[in-house]
Amino acid sequence: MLTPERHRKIIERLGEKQVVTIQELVEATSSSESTIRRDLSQLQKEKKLKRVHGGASLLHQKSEELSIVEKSARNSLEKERIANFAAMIVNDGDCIYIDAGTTTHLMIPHLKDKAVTVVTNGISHLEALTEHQITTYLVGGLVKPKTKALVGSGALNSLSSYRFDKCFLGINGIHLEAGFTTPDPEEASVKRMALSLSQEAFILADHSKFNEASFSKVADLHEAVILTNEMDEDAAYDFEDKTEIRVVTP
Amino acid sequence: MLTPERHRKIIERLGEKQVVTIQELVEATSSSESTIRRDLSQLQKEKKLKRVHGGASLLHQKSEELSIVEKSARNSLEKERIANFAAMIVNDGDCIYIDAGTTTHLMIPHLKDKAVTVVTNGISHLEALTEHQITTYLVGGLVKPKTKALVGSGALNSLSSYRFDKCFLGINGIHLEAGFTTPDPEEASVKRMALSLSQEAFILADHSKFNEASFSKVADLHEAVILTNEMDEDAAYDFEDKTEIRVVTP
DNA sequence: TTGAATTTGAATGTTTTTGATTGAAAAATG
DNA sequence: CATTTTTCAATCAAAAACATTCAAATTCAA
Repeated sequence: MLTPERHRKIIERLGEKQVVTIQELVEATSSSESTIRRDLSQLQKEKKLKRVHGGASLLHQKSEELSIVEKSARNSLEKERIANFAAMIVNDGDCIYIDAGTTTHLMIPHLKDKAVTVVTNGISHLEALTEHQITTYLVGGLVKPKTKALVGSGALNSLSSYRFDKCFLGINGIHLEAGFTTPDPEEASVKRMALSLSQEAFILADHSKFNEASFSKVADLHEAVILTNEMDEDAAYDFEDKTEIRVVTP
Repeated sequence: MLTPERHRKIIERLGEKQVVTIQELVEATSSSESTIRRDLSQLQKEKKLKRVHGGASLLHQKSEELSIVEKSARNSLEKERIANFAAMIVNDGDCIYIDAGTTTHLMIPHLKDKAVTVVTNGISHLEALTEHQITTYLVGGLVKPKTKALVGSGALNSLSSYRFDKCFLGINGIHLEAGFTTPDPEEASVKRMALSLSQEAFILADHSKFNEASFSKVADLHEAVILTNEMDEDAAYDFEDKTEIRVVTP
């Protein structure tokens, strides 16, 4: 019996019974104890199982992983407030663009009862959007595996055939000289395009984003309205005549 | 026995059994051990299988956990066979289109070790694709909540900027006069467009699809190759000169 | 038909896998 | 706690599978 076939049988048995003895496997595969031992060692190295005295057992069942959305939103009531605030700006019948990202994701449940049409480049938003029966268009493009965002020329192309009443963008840095910035140039292009297609543009940003700048510029400060939830006096004064800032009132 | 015929037999056996021994193949093809070894080496280079000591195994040994989608289609071993067969047609470096749908979804794990670029309109495919580190482009368009497929003019537009070596489509009906048909006109348009952008087009269809017709025509029979796993004599005869049919198991 | 190119199968020596054996380590038993 | 039994890792020789080479057979093109 060939090695992969034995390995497959071992894993299979484990799947059914949670634990197997070496003796059992010796019979099932009609090979020697030594061979089975070697198999188990190898499979253990591949993280397919755990060896135990006399046999092998399943690895500790994978702990249910929270979605990125739930994870990051959990410790940030702040973001939830901003998202809710942003959703209130949306009118019945609006066609809006929602950027990929965690903060913008939180807007979705609040759009429930508005007859909006949403365009997005965030794949992670889809489940929530369809669940709330929101008419959704996805832009095309290259899938960025890490952030599940759509980027690249395909996305820009796709976007160019839409026009928005409003767009809602996440951002990494808001800086007096640098403007709105984000680390990935590909994502920046998409944001920039969405912004240029919108009548009104909104940036969702918690206080940590102010006076920060990262690699790629999305737009100048005056091109979008900032939605935030906290703002110290001095900072507000600096930004005052450069851009419009709307602060969530608690 | 000619080389391509041997190769076909080897792939075929693998599709059935996950793993084959060299001895087995020597008998089945009545050629020498050396020849079979050479065949296996070549097929391995083409990423059609993996050599193991004593024989060969499928690239994707399915000891790993099945996703929900894969699970739900599991009772249909038939579909799995067809999907595996389809995946073997894909060469290293190909740019392919994978249609939304459950049968086509099952192809994904088998593409694991080929350097393919995938374009798809199936949102449900994304997780599996990114998990297997496959470069993926999503077409844009309206999200069909039920099937999680992307359709509409956005999808057609998006698609039009790509060209494919091969495309793999699911279908609802294969009929002598009606050709390839599917219930939703929107999805039919997308399939048609993908087909027209491909050098070669493949339809994945189990036997239940033959001699059925539904509402929207995708293409004429001669425009694509049918991959199926079962074919009764009479039916095969009818279709013979209208289209090419490749059957998984004889 | 001839000659070159390819494919094939046998022969070679090498590498990998295998199962038995060993004494050490770990569990089970009294 | 000591003893017995089981399981373990390490070692080794035999067997199986391997890559490589080469000559014969086949295919292809001129």
